[in-house]
Amino acid sequence: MGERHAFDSDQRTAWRAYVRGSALLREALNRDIEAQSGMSLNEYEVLERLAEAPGGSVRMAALADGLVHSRSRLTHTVHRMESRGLVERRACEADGRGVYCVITPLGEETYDAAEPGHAASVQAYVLDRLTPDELDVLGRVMGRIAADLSGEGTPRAGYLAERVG
Amino acid sequence: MGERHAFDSDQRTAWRAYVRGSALLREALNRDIEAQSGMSLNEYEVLERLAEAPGGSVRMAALADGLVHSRSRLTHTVHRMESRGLVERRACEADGRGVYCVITPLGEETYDAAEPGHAASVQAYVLDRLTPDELDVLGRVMGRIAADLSGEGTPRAGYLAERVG
DNA sequence: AAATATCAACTGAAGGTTCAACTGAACTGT
DNA sequence: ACAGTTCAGTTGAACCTTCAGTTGATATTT
Repeated sequence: MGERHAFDSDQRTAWRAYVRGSALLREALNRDIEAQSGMSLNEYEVLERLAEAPGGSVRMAALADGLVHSRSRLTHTVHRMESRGLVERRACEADGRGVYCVITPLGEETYDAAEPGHAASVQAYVLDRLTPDELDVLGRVMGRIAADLSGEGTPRAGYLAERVG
Repeated sequence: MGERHAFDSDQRTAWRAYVRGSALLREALNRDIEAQSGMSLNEYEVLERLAEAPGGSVRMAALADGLVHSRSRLTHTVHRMESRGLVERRACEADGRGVYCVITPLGEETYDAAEPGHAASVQAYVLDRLTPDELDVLGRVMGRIAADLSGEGTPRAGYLAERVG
C-alpha cells in the first residue's frame, strides 16, 4: 500500500494544475462575456466562427466539429440564436442534406460589440501572464493534444485497449 | 480595416490551440470514463476529492470551490449521487449551517474501479505526449492562471476596468 | 434501377445546470 | 439582546445538453 496513485508526484501536480486552471479559466471567460454582452461563451464562439468564415457562413457539421460540440447540441444552440435573430439557416445547394448557418447583421453587430471585451479577458487572464516561450510551449502542446484527439470520433467501446492497454 | 483581431498571429494561434485542445481533451476523458464506469467525469471528480480527503469527507462549499462548480450545481450532483448510494450527507457539528459530503463504501468501490482507466486516459492523451519540460511548463503556467483566478468570486460588474482597462 | 447503407440534420424527452429566491445559522455593531 | 448582514446550503423553474430515434438525401452494391 501507499501506492495509491498512478502518476508520479510531478505529473500529478502538473495535471491537477491543468484541470483546475482550465476550469477556472473557462468559468471566468464565460462570466465576463455574459456580464458584458448577455450571451454565453458558447454562443460567442459560434458567432466568432461565422464572423471569420467567408460569407459569414459555415455548414452545421463543420461548425459542430470546430467547436467540439455534438450535432444535436449545435442544432439546438443555433435554433435559439436564430430565434433571437443572430443567425439564419440556409439550404446548401451542393448537398441537399446540408444546411448553412449564416451570421446576420445583428449577429455581426453583437459579435463586434463583444469581441474587444473577450479579447481583453484573454489578454488579462492568459497572454499577459505568460512569457513568449511559455505561450509557445502551451500552444504547441495543446495543438499536439488536439491533433491526436481530432478524428477519434465516437469510437466503439473497447477502443482504449488499442491505444492504452 | 484589415486589423480585425486583437492579438498578434502567434498569440492567436496558441490561444486557438488551447481552446480546441482543452475542449477535445475534456470530451475524450468524459467519453472514456462514461464508457468504462457509467459515471460522468464530474461525478468521478467528486469521488476523487472525497476519496483523497481524510475520512472521505469534505464540506459542500469546499468541494464546490475545489471543483469550480456552483454551490447549486454541487447540491444537485450530490443529491443524484446520494440517491445512487455513492455518497452521503452528514451534518457538521462545528457549524450548524455546514454539511459534510461523505463517500460511502460503494462510492469508494466505484472510484477504485474507475481510477485506473481514467489514469490510463490521462497518460495516453497527455502525459505520454509531452516531454518532462513541456509538462513542467504546462503545470506552471496553468497553476499561475489558476492562482490568479482563484478568489475572484463573482465580482461586481465593471471590475474588468480595474484589471484590464 | 432497386435495395441497402451511410450521412446531415432535426426532434422530443430525459437528464443536468443555472438562476433567483428562500431557509436557517452565524457574525457584526449597537 | 437586538436588528441587520452575511454565509451555507437547498429548492424549483427555466434553460441547456444529451440521447435515441426519425427524416430525407447521397453513396454503394447488386
